[in-house]
Order: sequence, then structure tokens, then C-alpha cells
Amino acid sequence: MNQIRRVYRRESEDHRRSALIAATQSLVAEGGPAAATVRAIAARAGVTAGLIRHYFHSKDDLTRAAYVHLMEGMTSSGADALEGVGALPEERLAAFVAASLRPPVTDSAAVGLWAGYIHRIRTDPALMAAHEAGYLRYRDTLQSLIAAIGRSADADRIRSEAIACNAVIDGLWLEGSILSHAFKPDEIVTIGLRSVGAILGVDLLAHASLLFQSGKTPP
Amino acid sequence: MNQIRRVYRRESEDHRRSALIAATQSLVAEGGPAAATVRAIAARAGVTAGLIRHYFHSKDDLTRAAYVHLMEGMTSSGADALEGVGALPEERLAAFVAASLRPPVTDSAAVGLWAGYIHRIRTDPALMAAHEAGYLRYRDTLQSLIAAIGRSADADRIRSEAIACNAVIDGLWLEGSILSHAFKPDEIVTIGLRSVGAILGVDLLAHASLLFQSGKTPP
DNA sequence: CGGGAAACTATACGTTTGTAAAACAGAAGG
DNA sequence: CCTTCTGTTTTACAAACGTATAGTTTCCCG
Repeated sequence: MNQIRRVYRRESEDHRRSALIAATQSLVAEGGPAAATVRAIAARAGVTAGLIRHYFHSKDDLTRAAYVHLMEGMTSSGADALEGVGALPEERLAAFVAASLRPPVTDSAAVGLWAGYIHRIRTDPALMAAHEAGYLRYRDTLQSLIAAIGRSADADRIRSEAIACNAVIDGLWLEGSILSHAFKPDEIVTIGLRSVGAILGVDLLAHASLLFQSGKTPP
Repeated sequence: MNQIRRVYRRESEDHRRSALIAATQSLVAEGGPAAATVRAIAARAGVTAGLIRHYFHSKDDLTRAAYVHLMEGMTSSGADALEGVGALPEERLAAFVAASLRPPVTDSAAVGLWAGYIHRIRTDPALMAAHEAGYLRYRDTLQSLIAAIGRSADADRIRSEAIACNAVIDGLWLEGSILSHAFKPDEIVTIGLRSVGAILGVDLLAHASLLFQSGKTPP
């Protein structure tokens, strides 16, 4: 009749915290915020529910940490795409745009995860700050890439263009993720490159031949 | 000791259903999906919780209806902006874009409401269908406006442009709503008009003088 | 190898949730 | 005026939630 007590191993604080954060993220991505209960999070992280409050002050605290972690991951994955890309500014910008419009960035679960936090951004100052920092970091990267193209344009104009390019990427990211079946393969990437190019007045598709599987640039 | 029983009036089915849907929407917009409990919804609609299940099969059923209603409202409010606008195609397109990037469409609570349903779109076929229908309806309106400009462009090209314009509007709508303080007044509208114009190769800002309070077109 | 700190589990508690079904009351018809 | 119908309220309940705390085990250090 007596329950056997669960065997366990002691782990480092880092290990436990990141396991709990990862569990929270995957649950929110799959089933929305409602699915991320303390018990479900603990089960997925391989611990029992009580441990959560040993590492986080409250469940709110854990979800907050999970969002900050998400933001850091999304912005850094954009920078990763720039590694090993040719030095030509147009090529680098094209690679950055394409990376943002393909898996794993463009992905239904990623949108679900991101959307699950939207409401809390508006009410929680810490999340608002994390969101703003992440957004601006991404936009700054974009702005640097745009400036590197070296057209004659003043700073205000470039800022405005960066906002616009960021917006078109965001919008394509959204619908491309949610309604992925409504688009042909790489259609979202092609449209993104053409639109960003149109906004900036450069032909990005001409510098994107390496970004498509077929090796051929779409029309 | 005896509780006095609540006095009430009988109302039509339409009245009750729309009141419950409106209550659900405002609660989700303010406090996220978690705030929209059956008791809170009922209180805001001026009834008691039990009545919800007299008009809806379950709470899921109610939130589903609320999302469908939201989608219908968002797409139709875009069409409303076209009423009474001059016949010039560029003017009509500019008015449509500007209306989508201003309150009440661009608004923090509206984004919160929309985001609150994102996760369920992915899992619930009925919501997926409603989302797709709403998105395509909006995009079709956009596509008609683009086609009316009358440049020489084939159907595929116009479809692709409509997707891109829709994306830039979506993206600006998102960040303009969430981070409204990070932009100057009408900056989002100006950027939207310029970007859509750049994608299509027309100057929308030249046809937008009536859309700004100052009466002057921004640079 | 033994003791103690603390990582971890287990259990319990009070709230709140969605749902169900019974009880009541307002409106309409005879 | 009485009856019937049904919109509405009320009460009840089991499940699930976040939190608190006491108990147990692991592992490091002397």
C-alpha cells in the first residue's frame, strides 16, 4: 500500500532552471498558456511540482523567465544566420531575411509560444522591457545591414526603412507560420526578399541564388 | 439569512448571445484568455454564470463564437474605410492602409484579443477555417485595390504583392499596437503608406494628404 | 565513514474553475 | 385568473489549480 518514493538525482541550479524554462516553453507552444500548469511543467522537466518554487519565487516568475529566454533566443538566431555568409552587403541582408522566414523561426509552434505571452507584455513591466529590448535589437541588426548597402540615405530614412522591413518580416513570419499550407514552398521567402528589396530600392533576389534549394532564383 | 433572489428581465436570444460574446472579447482583451472565466463573462454581460450554458453548448463554444465574431469585425472595418472615399484608386488604397494602422484597429487591447486566440487556431479546425477566411477576405480586398491601380502586372504578381502588403500592414499593426510609445504620431501610418507604395511602385503619400490631421503630407 | 546542509519529494489546503441539474419567476395564451 | 412554457437564477460538485510546508534523500565535506 505504501507508495515507493521517487528516486532522484541532485542537479545544478543552471540545469534545473533551464529544464523548467524549456518545459514551460514547449507546453505553451503546444497547448497555449493554459497548458503550462505547474504540474505539467514539472512532469516534463522530470521533477515534481514542489521543486518549481524552490527555484522560482512563483509560477509567474517562471513564465517571466521563460519569456525573457524566448526573446533572447529569437534575436540571437537571426545573428547566427550571418555567420559564414559572403561579405557582400546585399548577400548578408538576403541571408538574414531568408533565415527569419524559414524554420525553425517560421514555425507554427513558435508563433503559438510568442502569442501566449503577448497579453502579459502589456501588463508586466519586466516583460514589456524584455520585449522592447528584443525588438530593438533585432531591428538594429536589420538597420546595420541596410546601412551597409551604402545607398545615399540619411539616418532618419534608414530608421524608417528598418521599421518597415521589420514589419514585413514580422507579417510574413506570422501568416507563413499559421497558414503554412496556403503558400508554396519558399514562396514566403521569395516575397520577403522582393518586398524588402522594393522598400530599399535594391534587388535582393539577385543576391539570393545560394539561399534556395533548387539553386535557381525564383521569378 | 435568506438571500434575495436576483431580479431579471427576459431578453431575446440575439441580445444575450451578443452580450456574452462582447463580454468575452473585452475580458480577453483586458486580461488575456485566463481572465475570461464563465463567472467573469456572465457578470460583465449582466447575467449569472448558469445562463451561458443555456445559449452555448460549452465555454469552448462561446469562445469559438467570440473569435468568429472578432474576425468578421476586423475584416469588415477595413471595408468601412472605403466608404465615401474618392474614386481615385491610389486614394482608396491609401485610405484602406491608413485605416488599418490607426485606432481602433491598431490598439493594444485588440492585439491582446487577437493573440489570445492564436493558439486555438492551430488546434481547432473551426477556428482555423474562420481565420483563413478572414485573412483571405482582407487580402482579397487589398488585391482588388491593388489591381485597380492599373499598372501592367499579371495575376501572379498581384497576388504576391497583396501578400507582401498584407504582411507589412500586419507587422506594423503589431508593433505599432504593442510598442505604441516607441513611435511618433502617425509615424506608423506614414511608414505603411511608403512601404506599400514602394512594393507596388506607386507614390501613395502623394494621395494621402487628406489622411493626416495636419493636412500636410509627411516627408 | 558519519553528520549536516539543502535539493528534492510528498502531502495537504484553500480557491477557483467548468459543468450539471434543480428551483424559481416572468411572460404569454386560454 | 390560472396554467404552461422556458429564460434565468441558484445551488452543488468534482476536478484542477497555485501555494505552503513538512518530511525524506542525496551528496559533499571534514
